[in-house]
Amino acid sequence: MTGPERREIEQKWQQRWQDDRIFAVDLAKADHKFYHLNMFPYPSGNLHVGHWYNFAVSDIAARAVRRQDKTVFNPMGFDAFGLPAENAAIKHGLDPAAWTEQNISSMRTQLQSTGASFDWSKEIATCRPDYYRWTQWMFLFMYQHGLTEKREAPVNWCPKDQTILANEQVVGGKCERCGSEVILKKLPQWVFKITDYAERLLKDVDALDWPEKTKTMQRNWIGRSEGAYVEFSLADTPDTRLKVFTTRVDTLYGVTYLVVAPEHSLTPKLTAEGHTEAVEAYVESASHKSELERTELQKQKTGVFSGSYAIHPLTAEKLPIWIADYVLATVGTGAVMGVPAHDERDWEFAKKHDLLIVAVIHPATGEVNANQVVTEPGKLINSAEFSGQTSEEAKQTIVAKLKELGLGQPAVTYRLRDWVVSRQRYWGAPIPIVYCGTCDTVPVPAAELPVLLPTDVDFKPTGESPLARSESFSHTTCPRCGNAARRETDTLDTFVDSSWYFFRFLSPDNTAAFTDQALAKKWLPVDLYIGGAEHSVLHLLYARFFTKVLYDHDLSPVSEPFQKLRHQGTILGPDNQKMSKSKGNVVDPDALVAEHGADVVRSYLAFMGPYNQGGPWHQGGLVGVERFFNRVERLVIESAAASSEVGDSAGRERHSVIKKVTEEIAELRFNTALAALMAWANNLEKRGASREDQEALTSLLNPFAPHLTEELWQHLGHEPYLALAAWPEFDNSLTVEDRVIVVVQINGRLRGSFETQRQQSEAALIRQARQIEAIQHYLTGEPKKTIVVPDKLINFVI
RNA sequence: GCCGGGGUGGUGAAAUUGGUUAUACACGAAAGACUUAAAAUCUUUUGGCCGCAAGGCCGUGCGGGUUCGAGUCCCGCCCCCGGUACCA
Repeated sequence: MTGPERREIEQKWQQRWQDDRIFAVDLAKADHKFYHLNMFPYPSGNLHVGHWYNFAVSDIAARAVRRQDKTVFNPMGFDAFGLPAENAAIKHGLDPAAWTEQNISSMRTQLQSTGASFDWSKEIATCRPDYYRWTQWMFLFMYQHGLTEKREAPVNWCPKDQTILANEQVVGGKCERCGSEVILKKLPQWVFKITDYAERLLKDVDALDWPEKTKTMQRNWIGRSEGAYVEFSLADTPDTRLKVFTTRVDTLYGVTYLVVAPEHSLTPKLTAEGHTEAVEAYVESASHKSELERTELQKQKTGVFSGSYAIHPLTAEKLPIWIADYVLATVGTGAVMGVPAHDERDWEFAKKHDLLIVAVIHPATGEVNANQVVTEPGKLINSAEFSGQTSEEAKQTIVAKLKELGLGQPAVTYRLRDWVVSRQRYWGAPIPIVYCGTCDTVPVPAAELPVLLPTDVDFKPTGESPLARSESFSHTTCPRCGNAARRETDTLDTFVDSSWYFFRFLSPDNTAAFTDQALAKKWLPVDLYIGGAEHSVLHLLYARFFTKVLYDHDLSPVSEPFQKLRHQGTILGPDNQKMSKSKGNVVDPDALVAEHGADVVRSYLAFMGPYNQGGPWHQGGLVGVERFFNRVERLVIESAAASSEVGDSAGRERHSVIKKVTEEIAELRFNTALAALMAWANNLEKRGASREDQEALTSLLNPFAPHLTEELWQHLGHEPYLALAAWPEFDNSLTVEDRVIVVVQINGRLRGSFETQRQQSEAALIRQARQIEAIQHYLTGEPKKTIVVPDKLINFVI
């Protein structure tokens, strides 16, 4: 078949699948559910090869499972809020809604052209009012349960996008979207208190069937650390206490100074007379530095003395308090105790600023050395009654003592920070809050949702939300007292939209609730979730958080949304770079499909290499797949089937191929599954295919080449659809050859081999091996040792 | 720096728990068949070196080691990719 011929039959079958709605699932009736989900795409308007890799290749797994006595729900939708639409609006004066819907409709067509077996009857798009109504409802739900609040917070500010980014959205100190250097700024923002769930988000990672790598990343991101809070009274105002967090309370006697972050709320109070100017200048300069600059680049530890002192809780010594930006306000308590002898950062800081260094730990290995920082634990010295204890013991005993004095307690902190969800952007779900002069902050009643996005909006980014400039939107009445009031004009981070969409797919038209509870109970969790590794932290963590919150209030049947997760790799341009328009290395799948057909393109992508690996696009091997399909066609159509099995081993080969392909697809190892089919087809071509062979070959190839195989299936005299026909079965006892080749080694070197019946005794195998002439030549006496691997090899050591 | 993952032919890549002769399956290349010709298809060859051949030697980033046996395990090193960032 030529490419255009393929296109013709592909369009025919796609039309039939669509007309007969064969992939639409009646969720209420279905048995043996299998929720197959791809991370839904942003509707950029153009499908590139990477999309094909995600959606068309993972469809192979969905199609195989569907035929294995499962009802597969494989929905598709669009993560449709976000910056590109707004940028298009700013640049070209387009309406973001219309622009997005147009992209959706062209992407839908393109996605259908892949032959992927999506259930389009459940399509969602997060930018539609019937969806974001429930995103807003989620916000209110969080509000109701005390999991959201407006908080003045130092936030990452992207000067180019004029918006705030969550800490997690800052990549290497730069804006994840545009790459601009991010600066710190203090603004009132709505946050979700994801840190309330830190412990559970951490603990529940263990039981997930996810790549170990991804689980490790989640754990590291949450970053639990165990230690203690220690409180230091100020020398001048003993009522005021400075609280620090430390994981090394065993080094408490080595504290020679304290450091607070420049943004710490006590900084002004701590600044003593005569130091104001220096401190203010320092705080000012620190605000211009990004977190990255402060924490990473800086080898030189800058800082300024505040002029005030704190009292050591156990020795009552006076400790100077410094302001330094290597301490971050958002981490721990925003203040640390300086133990230069036993912490590298403190050591550097103390050396630079001539602060006292007191060693209090004798390292387990080596000697106390005044010129060296010792970070490993050991035995305490110079620590009053605690001297002689190990670090481990002292961590307990010192905290106990502090607790007794009311100056400390054990504590656990997390690296995870609360999730700032406010965005000063137009194209997102408006935050459903009203500010009233009398009633203060009032949530919009759920019945009044959605709070619709206005259309009379000036999009230009000024740092203020575009919605603030819409009179019709910002002016409203208070839902509580009816007086004139003002709406919140920020919109929600798009990660909020995608944190609950897998619930919505189950009942996208539901107007009574965000999802149908009976269906949720039946269909969740997602059985297989497939998406890029770049979402290892953010999206997956947020979705888990949402699911847990809903679970806690009986609105989710599960506390984890994604039972099994797998990543697909990234397809790079031929130049081994990420595909992008500016680099001109984007591979256009439409042209490939026009020339070779969808079956060839999706199968070639599957054949390229391990699915989780991705790699640069090379077109070279594409023709190999095309040739293979032509060979299959010949095997099924042109050559008459051998009337019966050609022999016992032919049947065995078929059974073992069925087994292999079935197992490989289940593990998403599409490349080796296809290789097994190719190798088998090569053999069939030589020996002739039986009717059973032809059917099995067609059937097994179906997930890869769904169109071609429907055609062949029909040719074999079956009714459509192969897409719904039972998956071929195999008899495990027939998947192994009854004869094996056993190799014979002398000292690990291959010297001969013989074919024999499998599963023989060691003695029988050795006897046969010794009959080989070449072996007799080497093996004159008794071997020193004989190793026998049943059915495989014999090694005589002489 | 740290944490993950990886380094196998000209190319994409195979190889249960260490167990055959590493390199399956493809691509590319070379030669041949068919053809007026081309395309398509088919056949053969294709890790390197030496050799007319038989055959031999070397070979999974580099150097050691364990083992009867190592692509697979251990130690040290080099390089590439992803994540992360002074976390107290």
